[in-house]
Amino acid sequence: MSQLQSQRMASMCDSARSHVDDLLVLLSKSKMLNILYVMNCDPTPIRFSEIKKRVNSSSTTVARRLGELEAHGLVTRTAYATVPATVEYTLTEDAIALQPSLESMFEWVLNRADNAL
Amino acid sequence: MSQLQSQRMASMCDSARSHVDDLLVLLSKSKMLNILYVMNCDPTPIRFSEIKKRVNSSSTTVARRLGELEAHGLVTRTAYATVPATVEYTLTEDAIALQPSLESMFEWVLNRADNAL
DNA sequence: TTCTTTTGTAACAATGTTGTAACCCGTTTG
DNA sequence: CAAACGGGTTACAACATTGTTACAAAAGAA
Repeated sequence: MSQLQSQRMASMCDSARSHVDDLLVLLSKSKMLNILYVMNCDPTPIRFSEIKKRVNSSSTTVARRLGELEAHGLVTRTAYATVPATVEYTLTEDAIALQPSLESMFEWVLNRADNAL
Repeated sequence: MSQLQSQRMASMCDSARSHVDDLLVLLSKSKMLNILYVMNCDPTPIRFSEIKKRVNSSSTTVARRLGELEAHGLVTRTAYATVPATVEYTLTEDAIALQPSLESMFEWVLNRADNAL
């Protein structure tokens, strides 16, 4: 974090601080990082059921997380009028801007997991 | 994430997967990213009360988080026999390896917060 | 006609997490 | 003697989150 960023942080007004907190709270929700991880791994559109399978949690939770991500403009939801329904999720450009950070974070996690074996 | 990393992920054994999950769960706990943030901003040892003040939460929670970070080898706790007590926390080398990822993540967060104003 | 599929939502009980208030240590100050 | 400091811990009540179950919709297959 640059000196400037730190100072900006220190002097931030309440509304900006709350936006920062919102985002940190969002990213800290259960399975959120897992979802971003699977969407990062393969940036092509991914279906609801595939996400659910890979992060291994209930559809309630997956739906909630995806809804929150969409509300924050981090994923795009595209529904196709097939039978049965098909819905695809994609990371937005804003979320893709976060990709490098997440990637290196996940590599750190993987390395630590390796060393812990 | 490299092709190799993805494949490694996909073929990971259960124990490695659980270690990864442990770390993601750890990082997702409330105020955890906030604590890492304040410790990242200024890498010199920081006192309990200072962390508590800056992340704005109860001593119960701060103590729990710091305990979890210490248990995972991400922070070092140093107590001095002063009166009243003085305790300092420092990021370990392992945690410092995570620093660049967190920094760029926080910059992304700050930029988004700016744009949301 | 009934079953099956995907993608959810609603209600609810179980579980997990948080903050609050009280209290601990040990030494110095009033 | 009593209060006060920093750095916690404990108990507990309040609150938040999770998974489970039931349900829906639409159309094609059995």
